[in-house]
Amino acid sequence: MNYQESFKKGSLEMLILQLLTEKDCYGYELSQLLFERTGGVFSVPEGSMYPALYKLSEKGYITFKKELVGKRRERVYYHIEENGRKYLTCLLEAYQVVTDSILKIIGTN
Amino acid sequence: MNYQESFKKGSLEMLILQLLTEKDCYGYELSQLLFERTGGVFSVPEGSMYPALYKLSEKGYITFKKELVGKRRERVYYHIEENGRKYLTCLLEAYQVVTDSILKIIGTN
DNA sequence: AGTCAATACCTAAAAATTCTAAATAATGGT
DNA sequence: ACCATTATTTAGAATTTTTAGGTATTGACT
Repeated sequence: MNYQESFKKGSLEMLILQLLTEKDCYGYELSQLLFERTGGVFSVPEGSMYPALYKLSEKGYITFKKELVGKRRERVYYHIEENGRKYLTCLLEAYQVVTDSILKIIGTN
Repeated sequence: MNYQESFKKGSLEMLILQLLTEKDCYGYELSQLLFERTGGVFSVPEGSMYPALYKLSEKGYITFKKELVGKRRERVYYHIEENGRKYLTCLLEAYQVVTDSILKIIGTN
């Protein structure tokens, strides 16, 4: 099993929102970006990515518009809303608090 | 809701094992230690702590011995085994890898 | 024109972790 | 005697993520 998996839990929303502050992206693209930028550490399967996007969408943090690629194929581009930016700020702060707390236990090494 | 909660997921085992490298502890004590050292950020309820300890125990990473407090009351002291120390080392390394990866996405700020 | 890897999305069900909420009971201070 | 705190246990719910399958299109190569 992979020891890293457990530590990734709970961070997907934050990572998605952060990437969307750079530019509008579609789901497949977000998975690729995460994979590339983390050197393969985060390889988020579609079964994780899409439901996460639907959830952010339902909460109103992101919106989407569909665009055609070629003649029939659709891409769903997601866009972060002001709402989502505020939420992201909260998440980033919370992430700092938690990782700082963990460091207090495990030390710096 | 609490934005911090999601980021704590997956770190409990590591934190428990790290505390047990300092000294043998019982469950209730571990919850208190976590609460105190993190300034209340980690307030792990018993329903989380005890099952986590049982799981580490089943895997052989920790062992326990029961001690009497007063005449009838039992405390279950947990002790980290060599096994568990190796596992902890893996967890600490994996934690570093994941948090480094997250930093690559969200930046240092 | 045909093949096929890569692209792109969707979803149900399972797995895993943690929390909620309850129960039980002993200790120790007032 | 009372009662807050200590201490453990466990069932069931909630949440997140993965597994594992599906559908279908595009574009490069032959």
